[in-house]
Amino acid sequence: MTDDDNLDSNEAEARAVESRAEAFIGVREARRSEVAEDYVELIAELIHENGEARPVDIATRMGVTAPTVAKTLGRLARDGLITRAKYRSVFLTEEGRALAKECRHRHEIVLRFLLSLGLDPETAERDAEGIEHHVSERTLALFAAFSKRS
Amino acid sequence: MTDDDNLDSNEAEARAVESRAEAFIGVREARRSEVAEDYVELIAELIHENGEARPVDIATRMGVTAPTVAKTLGRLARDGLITRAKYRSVFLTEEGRALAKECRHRHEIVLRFLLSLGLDPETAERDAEGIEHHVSERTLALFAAFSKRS
DNA sequence: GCAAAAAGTTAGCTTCGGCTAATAATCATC
DNA sequence: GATGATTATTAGCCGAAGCTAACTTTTTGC
Ligand SMILES: [Mn+2]
Ligand SMILES: [Mn+2]
Ligand SMILES: [Mn+2]
Ligand SMILES: [Mn+2]
Repeated sequence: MTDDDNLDSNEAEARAVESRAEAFIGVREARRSEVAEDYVELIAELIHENGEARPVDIATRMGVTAPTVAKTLGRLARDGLITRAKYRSVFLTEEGRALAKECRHRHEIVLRFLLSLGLDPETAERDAEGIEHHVSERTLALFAAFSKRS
Repeated sequence: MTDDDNLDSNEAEARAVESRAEAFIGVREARRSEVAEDYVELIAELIHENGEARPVDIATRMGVTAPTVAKTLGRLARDGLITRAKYRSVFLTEEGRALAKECRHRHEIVLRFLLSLGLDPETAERDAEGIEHHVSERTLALFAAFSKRS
């Protein structure tokens, strides 16, 4: 093996390592918005179904305690996704509504895809709730196309 | 609407809420092992390819700093997945090897599935890295069957 | 309209997983 | 074998996201 070969294979290896690191960095990035996405999606749904989104309902549906909801809502408000007044229910901002719509869209595509693969509804719902945060636009498009075709 | 109807629909609603909460609880549960899974999978790979797993290599491949790796390795050791000696490279325990094997298996099935759907390799690798932690056994089986068939 | 229940908030604790800065150990090279 | 570079560790900071306990506000039912 010549020196040139060594250089080349080192560079190729370096690129592979770099690209892998970027994948992990991307996944960590996605992880950071998971909770916010689930909350706004749920809040939009509660508003649609009940006319309002109350912390107590968010808590039971998310399976967490009320103080956890309160703290998370604080972050969502700080990030401009919701507005709220003390002891009152929660509203989505324009930005929050946009995110909620996008999330609901993604959620439905992933869910329909899993169902069309033949998965039972319970498991499909469970898996979709986790997977939805980690599908790229491209993957989403392929999922949608597959469900439509089948 | 009779009282009985009300009772029934309330109970049905309660079950739906309960089941949704369980989905979220399950996803949070899965989230708690994501980092450990990625680390043991990578450690196994490094040992296989280089004969040893050194923190510096873990750090570059994970895209994090060395102190982050050190702290995470501390947790993995505490949880019985690895053994290590100060300033030396890392070894998997029996349990760690078992987990690594399972993770590699899952990773490959998810990756092959995405590729067989027609996704480009770069995006497939990226998405697989996130999705792998959120596929149930059932979904995994469906993914594997689909890749094989196509 | 008051009392009790329900809902919401606040304070304070924990773990995880990231970071920087500083220090310590190991390794490579001469 | 000294020394400079690389690698590893430690200390300490931060924010996210969970919890319990205690308190306040609102709602409900009589
Ligand atoms: Mn979700
Ligand atoms: Mn969702
Ligand atoms: Mn992964
Ligand atoms: Mn993986």
